[in-house]
Amino acid sequence: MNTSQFNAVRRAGSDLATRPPRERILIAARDLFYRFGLHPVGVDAIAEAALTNKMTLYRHFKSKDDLIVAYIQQLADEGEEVWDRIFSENPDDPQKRLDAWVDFVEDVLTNKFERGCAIANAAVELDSEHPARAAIEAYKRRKRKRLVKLFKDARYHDPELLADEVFLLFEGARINIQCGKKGPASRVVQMLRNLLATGQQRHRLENTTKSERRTDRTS
Amino acid sequence: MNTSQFNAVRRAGSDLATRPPRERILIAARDLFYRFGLHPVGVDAIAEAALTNKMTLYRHFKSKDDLIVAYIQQLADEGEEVWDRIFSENPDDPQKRLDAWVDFVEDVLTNKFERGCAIANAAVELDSEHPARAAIEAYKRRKRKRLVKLFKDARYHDPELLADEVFLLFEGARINIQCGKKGPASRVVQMLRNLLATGQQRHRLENTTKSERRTDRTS
DNA sequence: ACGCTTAGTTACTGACCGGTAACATTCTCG
DNA sequence: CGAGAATGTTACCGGTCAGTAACTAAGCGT
Repeated sequence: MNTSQFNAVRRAGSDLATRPPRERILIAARDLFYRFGLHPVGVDAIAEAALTNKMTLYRHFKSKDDLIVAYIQQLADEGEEVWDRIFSENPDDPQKRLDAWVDFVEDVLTNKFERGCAIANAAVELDSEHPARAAIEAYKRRKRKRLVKLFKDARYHDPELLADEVFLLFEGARINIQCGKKGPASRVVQMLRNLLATGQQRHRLENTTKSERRTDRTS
Repeated sequence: MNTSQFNAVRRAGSDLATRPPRERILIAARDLFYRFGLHPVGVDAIAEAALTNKMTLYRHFKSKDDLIVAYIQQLADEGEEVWDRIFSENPDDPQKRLDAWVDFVEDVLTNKFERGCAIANAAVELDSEHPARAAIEAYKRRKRKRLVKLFKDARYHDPELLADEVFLLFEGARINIQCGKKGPASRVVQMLRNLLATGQQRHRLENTTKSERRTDRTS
């Protein structure tokens, strides 16, 4: 991990210098941890990218692991903000909320810096004893609940299953986008809309008479 | 990375000692890299788990990165073997091949040591310049081709899209299984069968009269 | 028994990294 | 201004790790 490549930190509007140190450190950590991973990035590198030094870093975080926990928490909070925005910008219209979420997914997946879900990536690097693990699992559970609510509100059939399906598709796409941009991940949005349409249709069937229902199951 | 925890290496039948060193090293690397990640595992630890020493390791691999490439290649080869087995054990029956693949997925996801796709995990830890990157992308492409062929042979509608969908679901499930076993990943097999049935049905719709259409799948 | 190849042993280097100590500087606010 | 807190600077410790050197021991075909 040489330090010169960190000069190109994507600063939050380049007003980095005016913010308090703890905030600068979290911004730098967010960028470096995501781009290079947890282990390869040293505290010195983060401090430097945060326009400060290691001592100050250790005054705000008692250890690197502690900083990692804060990093995860920061990501989780940002995730929640996205959800809040989706809900608040589309009050009383579940279907529009769903569309907004799919648009968000599209944004994420077409971002050329995308390197997978930062939280999932962190989970790969952290063993099961790490203190950040709790935050990770809590985040995943919250996200799942949000999705389920989305589908339940939109009156889809089996919202839990659909939510999981959509969630896994999204995560699968994110993790795979770094293994060749032209791969399977490139058409996820299309898949999502397919899935949503199918679920919708299934829901509609629910409300019709039984005679119209059939179960065909290959295998 | 302390060394005592490595004594429990899952040996390949415990005949580890009788195999040539290079093979032992790859077996050990496979186990340790997968369980703890690429960065936290040192060459000494691998050598020890392989019942040999660092010098011998460096006679067979010119660097740790070189060993990592071999590790990835080994994983890719094993993946190909699985596909070969699926194809050879179900000659001339595309549908049974698909079922066999879903069974395989189920096996993977219910394995209690599952910690995500080893290759995807490695991709998370390796930057885009790493020599192993080429092997990773090649592997993903081959795997995608295999899946597409599976669906094409089984005469599904839009095999490419379906293959990608199924692939992403699987990968998403693997990456998420380590963030809480009870999460979304637990019902992937069910999702896959859903998806397969839906696709099958869509295909049939293509070739039949409208009156034969059905669209119901209770879960 | 011979020599050649391969494997094991010990010990080392140089770099990096997490974390701390001690001290100097700047900021903030009464 | 002046005092206390927050921040910056330098230097260091101890540990780990990738990689190498030099030498010894073991296998193996002739």
